[in-house]
Amino acid sequence: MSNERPPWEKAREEFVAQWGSLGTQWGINRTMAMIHALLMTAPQPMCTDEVMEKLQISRGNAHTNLKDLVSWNLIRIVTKKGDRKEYFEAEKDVWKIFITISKERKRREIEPAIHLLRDCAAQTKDETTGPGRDFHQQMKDLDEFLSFGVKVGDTVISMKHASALQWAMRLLG
Amino acid sequence: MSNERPPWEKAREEFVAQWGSLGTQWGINRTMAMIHALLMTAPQPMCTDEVMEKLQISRGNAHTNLKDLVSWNLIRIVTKKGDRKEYFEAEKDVWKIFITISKERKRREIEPAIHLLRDCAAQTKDETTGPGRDFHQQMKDLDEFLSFGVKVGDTVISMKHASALQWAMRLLG
DNA sequence: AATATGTTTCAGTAAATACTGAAAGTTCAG
DNA sequence: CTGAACTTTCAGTATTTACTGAAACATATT
Repeated sequence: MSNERPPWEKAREEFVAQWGSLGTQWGINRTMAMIHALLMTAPQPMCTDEVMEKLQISRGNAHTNLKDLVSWNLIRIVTKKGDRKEYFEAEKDVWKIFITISKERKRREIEPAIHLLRDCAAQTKDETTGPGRDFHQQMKDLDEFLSFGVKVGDTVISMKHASALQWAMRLLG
Repeated sequence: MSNERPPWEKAREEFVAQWGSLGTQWGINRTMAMIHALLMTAPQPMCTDEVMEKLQISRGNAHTNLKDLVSWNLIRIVTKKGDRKEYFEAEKDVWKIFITISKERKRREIEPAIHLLRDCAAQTKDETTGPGRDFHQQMKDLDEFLSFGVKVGDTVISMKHASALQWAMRLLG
């Protein structure tokens, strides 16, 4: 059989492994990052068994992380006619990936923080002097900054890639 | 003694505790996030023993995380004349905090990723057909996107707060 | 209904990360 | 040089997080 492994797969393996390490620095778990890297560079959608095989991980681990990636909207389930298996396919368009991650991070990380800041600001709104007032002000400043950032972010992610690019170019220009 | 605990400290404690939890979601460790929250809301610089006392943590733990925060440039060491102890003070200006975090994240997270992408692209530059070519293109797309993002980011963080605000306002229209 | 083909769950275990506390190191004052 | 005041390190331990593999569950096929 003529199954010499194509040379680009060496680079792909490095990419998958290293992307996994980078992921941990970020706070994403290594396996999840590796699966994402694997699917982003997959010519075809892959099923659970293929992922297990490629990354040498257990079924449970593969399953959990695939489902987590689906919940992050970074990959989607596709089916083939006449085949009961689920196949997984990653979004490959960088702009779409960026928008997806931005939305999820906003929802999971920024919005809870804003809630906390507003709560703490509300609890101290009557402090009018000294450290109490400073604390209140600090909470308001942080809230305002994050909220403004969310607004800007929302505007950017509602733009088409081309418009965003044009806008950014003007800034650099 | 008239040492009733001021009411704003209740809110502060909630802030510190919750900021710690939010930190873990992010990938920062809980103690580090808590110390940062504590110092951001401290009326005065605090020494190691005060941090240990407030958060009920060991000396080693306090020490390690304080030094990590210093290495992130999120807090700085200050000394009082006639006192050999080191005191720690957090940057409180939100814009400066934002710039500091952006720079560190760029250095620790984005730049290594760009390196990896360039390496993988270089390894496959001769692939001109099929999946090998697609892989090469994917690496280039990701590199280009991140590099462009870094450029935009660099421009923004080199701006004064007021200019950045003005620029963002124009975007929001 | 029985079997085949998948997916999901989860108790147990492994691995990674964070924390403690005490000892060693450093610097300064007398 | 000696002791006091403070900082740093690190071996041992605790906690958290991730992973395995097998059993339970679900659904389609005969």
